[in-house]
Amino acid sequence: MAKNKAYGTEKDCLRSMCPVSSVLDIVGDKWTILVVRDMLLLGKRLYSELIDSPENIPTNILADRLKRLEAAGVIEKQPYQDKPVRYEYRLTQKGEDLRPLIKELAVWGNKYIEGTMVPPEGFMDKPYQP
Amino acid sequence: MAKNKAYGTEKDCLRSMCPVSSVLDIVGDKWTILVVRDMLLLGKRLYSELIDSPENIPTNILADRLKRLEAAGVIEKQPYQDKPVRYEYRLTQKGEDLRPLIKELAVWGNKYIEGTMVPPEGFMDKPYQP
DNA sequence: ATTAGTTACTTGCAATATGCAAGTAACTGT
DNA sequence: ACAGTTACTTGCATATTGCAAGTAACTAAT
Repeated sequence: MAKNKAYGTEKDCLRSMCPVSSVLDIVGDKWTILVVRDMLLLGKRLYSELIDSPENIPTNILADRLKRLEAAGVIEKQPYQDKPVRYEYRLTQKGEDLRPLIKELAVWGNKYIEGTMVPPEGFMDKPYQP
Repeated sequence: MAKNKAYGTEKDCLRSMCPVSSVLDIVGDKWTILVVRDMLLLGKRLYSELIDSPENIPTNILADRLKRLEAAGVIEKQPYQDKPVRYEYRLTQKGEDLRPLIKELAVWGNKYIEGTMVPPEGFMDKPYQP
């Protein structure tokens, strides 16, 4: 992992002006969408909640993806306590708008990948309710 | 690149039974969806056509992704001539069904990534017509 | 007051994947 | 015979990932 890498300050440039490839330049890896999934569908906001997924995201990857998502404007980080200062992460509207994409992923997965869990009716559509 | 790697024969296993993560286990990288995009939206079928994208996919990556997509049942490879034997790649129904996902990628990209090209009305919805 | 946790990360380093250039097999055309 | 083309494969440098261990800043127990 690069030491203290700052995202957005340099040329993290797009490969082309195709909207499809441009989105993949932001969320096109095996972990980023899973972080958004947990925030969107399960209402997770804390590092401790996000680290706790069935896919076992490594701690350094989670920290890195939170930084990238913040730099991309998909999430926002805000302190929710002092001593020690701790942050929570929330989806922006930009992040919320990834919902239809995540829903289509789930639809295709349920149709073509045997054994995948089918979410309850309406689960993908509404904001998380505890 | 691994020498002559055979996909599907070993444990290329899923990280969890979540449909979202399972789909990402198949198409969750920066290149795979772009190959499907070109087949779906531009009707490309030949290696020579697929290598010719604005994102400049490396030749070894294209060859690798075609193998993976075939192993995953998203595309099919068939010979279309002898001497020399040459193959064309076609989307299966499983591949065709990635269309809504690719459409959502484009919608989000056009909404949030400045300067991305907006496809003509209906372009994402119909099979390719020359 | 020291010691033992806990949380939210960061760092080091080995393993894996990517990207570029060059090589190759099997042709075609001159 | 020789150059050119196509569809890849191979080698190797670089970048990304994944695991384990380390750390700062606390809290709670002895």
